[in-house]
Amino acid sequence: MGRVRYLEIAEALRAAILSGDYPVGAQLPSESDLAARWSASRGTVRQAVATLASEGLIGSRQGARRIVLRQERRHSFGELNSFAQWAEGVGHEVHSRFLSRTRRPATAEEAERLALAPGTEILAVLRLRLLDGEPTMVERTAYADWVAAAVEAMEPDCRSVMDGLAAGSAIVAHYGEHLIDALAAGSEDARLLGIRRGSPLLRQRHVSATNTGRPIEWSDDRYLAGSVTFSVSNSAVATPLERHAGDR
Amino acid sequence: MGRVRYLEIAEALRAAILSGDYPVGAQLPSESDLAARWSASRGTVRQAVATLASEGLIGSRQGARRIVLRQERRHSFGELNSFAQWAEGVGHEVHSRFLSRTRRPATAEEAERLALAPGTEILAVLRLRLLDGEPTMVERTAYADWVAAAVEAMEPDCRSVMDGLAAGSAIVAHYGEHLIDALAAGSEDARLLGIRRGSPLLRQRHVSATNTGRPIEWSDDRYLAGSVTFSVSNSAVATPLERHAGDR
DNA sequence: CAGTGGTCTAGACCACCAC
DNA sequence: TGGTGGTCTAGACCACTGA
Repeated sequence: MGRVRYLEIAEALRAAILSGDYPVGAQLPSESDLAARWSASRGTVRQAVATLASEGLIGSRQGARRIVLRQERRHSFGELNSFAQWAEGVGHEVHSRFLSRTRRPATAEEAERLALAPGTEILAVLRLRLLDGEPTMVERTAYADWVAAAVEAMEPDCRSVMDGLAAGSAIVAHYGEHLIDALAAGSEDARLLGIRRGSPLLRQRHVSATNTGRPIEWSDDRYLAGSVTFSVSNSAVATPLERHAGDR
Repeated sequence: MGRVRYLEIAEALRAAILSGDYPVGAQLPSESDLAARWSASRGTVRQAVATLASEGLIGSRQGARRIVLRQERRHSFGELNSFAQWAEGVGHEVHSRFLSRTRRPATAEEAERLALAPGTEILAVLRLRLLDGEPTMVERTAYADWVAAAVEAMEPDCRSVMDGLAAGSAIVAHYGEHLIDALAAGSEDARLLGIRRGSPLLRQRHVSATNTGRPIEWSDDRYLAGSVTFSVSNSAVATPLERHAGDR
């Protein structure tokens, strides 16, 4: 059993919401109610409902009961950071093809994103990702020098590099930063994905870091338009997503 | 002064991080340190640092001091939900052109998103948005029946509908849900934005709701590729963004 | 006006980290 | 081993909601 009380309570409430016991718009029990029912303190209950609020499942306003906002599962950290973890989580089959793996000095941006000295040698990887057999995403990743050897040692068609790093080297991603925009397919993108040059692509650039904040990889992932959608909930008290101006 | 202690503390820490007093990678003072310095309880300090953690500014691990992850301002709720608020926040001039405003029965999806009975009459608005004078975004919004009259009463080139609703009718958005993907410009998109049909667009569909969870509007915003980027940070303990599979 | 969530306190014990 | 963050308790007062 989960030895952490507030996670137990959060999980039970989450399950009740997802199963429809509390439909969208319904009120949750009051804090004191929940505290009594779980024989926990009010603080612990508040930690539980705060967890659900951060997932966008419930909303709250002073003076009124909490209400259910959505009735959908929220993805985990790994499912946003790893293509393979996400695909399997939503029940798709994923394949990978390493097209090239070369060591070269980092570009200025790569050095910046990976917190490396300019010109440090990184491992540049080009991969084509297939979802249920169809080409879906082109991934260009720069791995920091200190993980390069571990990545090079992996199978040429391994399912998930991040999973491999975690299993083989105990290198685990804890933090991620993601930049999402759209762009036209270049000639290489077009050839690999089997589309015309200039076709719309959804791009997700992201850096993953360890629990000490040390960057592991900086990646540029380009999805076929229509193949994926990103989703985010926000509220007046906490906003996780932002919007940046591009170059004009 | 902000009468809420933990927000005061959070604001001071945030300012210190943004100003570079605590550069990326630096350690923050310990909780007991901060508690003593602010003569607050540890709980209050934890609430403050939790706020910064939810903004992606700092990270924490049991046993070690908190560390600074980023050194960037995080946008507010309004700046993600309102084009005008965002544009002004980043120092751009924004103009709007109402191209059409018509009442018509809601489509199935609109009724679903706005939590209305199928066929309820909504207000459909087509707007072209300009950033610093250049066409940047095409916005197609469906306003719920109960706000339609207030929206119709607005100036034909008003800066921000949501600001107008807040000022005129005390209708304020508290919750938002956003779906982000890419698609090819249709003929209307292309004509309005001055680009070729099939050019890549970044699409942000979103629904805004009041603090009682009542949906106000459901909007389909299409940005010129390269004009905006969305950004999100996540961590192993809290993930605000998710990725969905599209139709295949 | 009673009920509810938002804030705050002053303790406590534990798991984990770095030295 | 001492310091740190993670969890939990049992109170308290206040601001707001809703009948």
